[in-house]
Amino acid sequence: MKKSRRIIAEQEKVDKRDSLSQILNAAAVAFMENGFAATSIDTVADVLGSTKGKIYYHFKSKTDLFLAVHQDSMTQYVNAIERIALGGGTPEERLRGVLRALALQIMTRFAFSRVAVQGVELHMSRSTTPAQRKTLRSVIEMRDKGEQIFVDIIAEGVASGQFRRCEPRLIVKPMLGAMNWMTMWYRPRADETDESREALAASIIDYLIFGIRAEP
Amino acid sequence: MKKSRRIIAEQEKVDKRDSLSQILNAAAVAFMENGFAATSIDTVADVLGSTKGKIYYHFKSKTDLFLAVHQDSMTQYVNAIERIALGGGTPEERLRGVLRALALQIMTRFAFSRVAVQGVELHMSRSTTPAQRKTLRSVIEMRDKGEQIFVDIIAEGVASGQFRRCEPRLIVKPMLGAMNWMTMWYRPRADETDESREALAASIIDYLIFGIRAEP
DNA sequence: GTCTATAGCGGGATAGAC
DNA sequence: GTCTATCCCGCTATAGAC
Repeated sequence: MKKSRRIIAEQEKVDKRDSLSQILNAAAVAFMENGFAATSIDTVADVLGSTKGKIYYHFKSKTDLFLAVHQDSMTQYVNAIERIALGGGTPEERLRGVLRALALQIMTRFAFSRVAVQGVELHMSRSTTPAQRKTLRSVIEMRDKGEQIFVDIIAEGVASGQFRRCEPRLIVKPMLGAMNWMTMWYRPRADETDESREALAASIIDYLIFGIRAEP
Repeated sequence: MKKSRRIIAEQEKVDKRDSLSQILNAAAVAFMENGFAATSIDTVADVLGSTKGKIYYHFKSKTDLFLAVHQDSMTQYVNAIERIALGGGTPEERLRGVLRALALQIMTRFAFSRVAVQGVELHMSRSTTPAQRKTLRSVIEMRDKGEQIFVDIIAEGVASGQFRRCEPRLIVKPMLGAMNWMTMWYRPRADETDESREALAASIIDYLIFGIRAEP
């Protein structure tokens, strides 16, 4: 296996006895590299260290496998930021908290995060079964729920005067975009530490809170 | 042709006598919708209103076609921001100018912009000819050149004290990410005007300059 | 449960007509 | 220059062995 692929695959501490988790993880790594359409089930099997027979025993189709990865990614993400949003603190403290959770999610679950970003792009309108469409709808609902968490915190901060007057929905797009764009340029490295990840997250979050202008 | 596709295709005022531009435009629209791997040459031909014979007469392969669209997109973008960066004004004025040019580029050349974003993702390491690799290198160089323009303006503003003390390279990633992420949620609409586009660009740029915190 | 073998087809690319 | 017809490879998905 390629070195970069190994680093990313090893981010997930997968229970070696759980076939399903192993497959999801291998699929995330494979889809991450070349996208849904350009990734063959044989490639996923290669990453997994088996043949595609194993995959088709657990998943009905390539689309189902992709959606399962996508759903797993979104579930963990929304759970993480929801917990923080419901915790205490000022709007700014909570906004920093959810942004930090998103940044760390992207860095420490990189393959899954990239699949989630791809999934937003894919319509998959054609050739989807009703069951697949149902899964896709639930994933989109989770994404919207996650975005709403950010909107609510910002609206609260505007109401309290801590944030400047603005339309929260218009702020959320560039704010989350700046974070999600990490999936384009960031790549996990073997020599990373919790501290280096926190530092990177903090520098981005500071920018997203303060902007670039010097205090007058 | 689908309505949304028609709106986007008509953004480009293509010279009806120029086969090459017509093909590039049709390819951009097709690739925009489903990505490189999932788009067949027959689909591009459909958008073009011809058969794939015409396309293969002008382009050696699907990869060459994609790279031509990508190159066209990046060339226009870099030319646009370079002109503005070399003009006069304070660092903040010029930063606003290049951000505005990027935002308008994404909105008014939407299909090409989405291809450019995809292209960054595609490694295309396998099955590329030396000529293709050369094109890909030149496109990547253009992208880096564009990013450097932003870095330089920010560094200048930091030096002059107009911008807060920061590492320009770390600011540029989220700043451009916020803009490029528009390709994920923005969609051209038939009822748009120059004014509505300027307003949207301005709201994003204000956020990227000021951040979200109220003045203390 | 996982493997091997293969059916079936979509789509890239080409040859040759016009 | 553009179209039609076709070759052929690669990949999804399945059948059947173990």
